Amino acid sequence: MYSKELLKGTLSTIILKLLANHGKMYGYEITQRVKILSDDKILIKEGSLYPALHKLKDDGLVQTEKEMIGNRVRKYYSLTDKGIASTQEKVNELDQFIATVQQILMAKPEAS
Amino acid sequence: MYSKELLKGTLSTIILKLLANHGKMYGYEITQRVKILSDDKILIKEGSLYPALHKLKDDGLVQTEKEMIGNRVRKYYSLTDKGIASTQEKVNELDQFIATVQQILMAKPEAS
DNA sequence: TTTGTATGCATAGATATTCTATGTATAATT
DNA sequence: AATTATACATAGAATATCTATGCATACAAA
Repeated sequence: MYSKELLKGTLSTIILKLLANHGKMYGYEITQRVKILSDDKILIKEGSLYPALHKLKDDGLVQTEKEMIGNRVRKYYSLTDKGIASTQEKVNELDQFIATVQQILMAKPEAS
Repeated sequence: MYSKELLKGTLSTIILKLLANHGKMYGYEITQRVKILSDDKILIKEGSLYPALHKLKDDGLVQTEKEMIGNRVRKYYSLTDKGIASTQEKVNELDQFIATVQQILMAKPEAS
C-alpha cells in the first residue's frame, strides 16, 4: 500500500475514469475494481470512497439509481453530461501533472 | 497551474530529489528550480515550501546551514544520511504509484 | 524619490481530502 | 455458530497545502 498522501487529488479522477469505462458502478464494485487494477496496491477505504462519491454527486458530475439485488439495495453511480466533460479534463490534467513530475524526478543536476 | 490537490503527497519527494541532485539549496532557489523544470506549471508557494522544509528537518531528513550573502542570511538545506536513504524510497514509491495510476487510467473496460 | 518588483524567510489560520473507527444489515461459507 | 464477504454510511481525527500576511534587503523604473 502506498503512502496514503499520494492518493490525494487523484481519487475522484480515478473514480470518474472507471465510471466512464463501465457506464455504471456501485461503491463496493469500485473499490474492488481499483484493487484489481492496481494489483492490491491501492485499497480505497469506504470512509474515502463514499464521501468522494457524495461530493461528485453534489457537484453534479454523477447521478445515482437504486436497484434491488435480492433483499438489498444497491446504489449505482454513473456520469452525467457534465461528469463526462469533467472526466476528460481531469484525466488530461492528471496525465500532464504526471509527465511534469516525471520530468522533475528525471532532471539531471545542472547549473541553474 | 495544476489543481493544487495533485501536488499533495508529492511535494516533499520533489524537494528531496532536488536536494539529492544539487547537494544544497535554499528555499527560494527550490521554488525557482521547480518553476523552471515544470515550465511554470508547478508554482510552490512559500506557505507550502517552508512548512514542508521544516517538517523534513524535524524528521531528520535534511539539515541546514546559514550563509551570509551581503547583508542577508541565506539558509541552505541539504540531505542527511537518513534523508538520502529516504529520498530513494520515496522516489521509488512515487514512480510505482504513478505507474499504477497510469495502469488504471489506461485500463480498457472489460468485464470484471 | 517613491513605487514596484525580485529576493528571501517565516507563520497563522483556512480549506480540503483522506483515514480510522464505527454502525447497520444481508448473504455465503466454514 | 462463527466468520467472512458484500454493501452503504457517517463522525471525528489527521494532515498537507494554500491564502494571506509580515518583515527585510536590493535594485530598477518612473
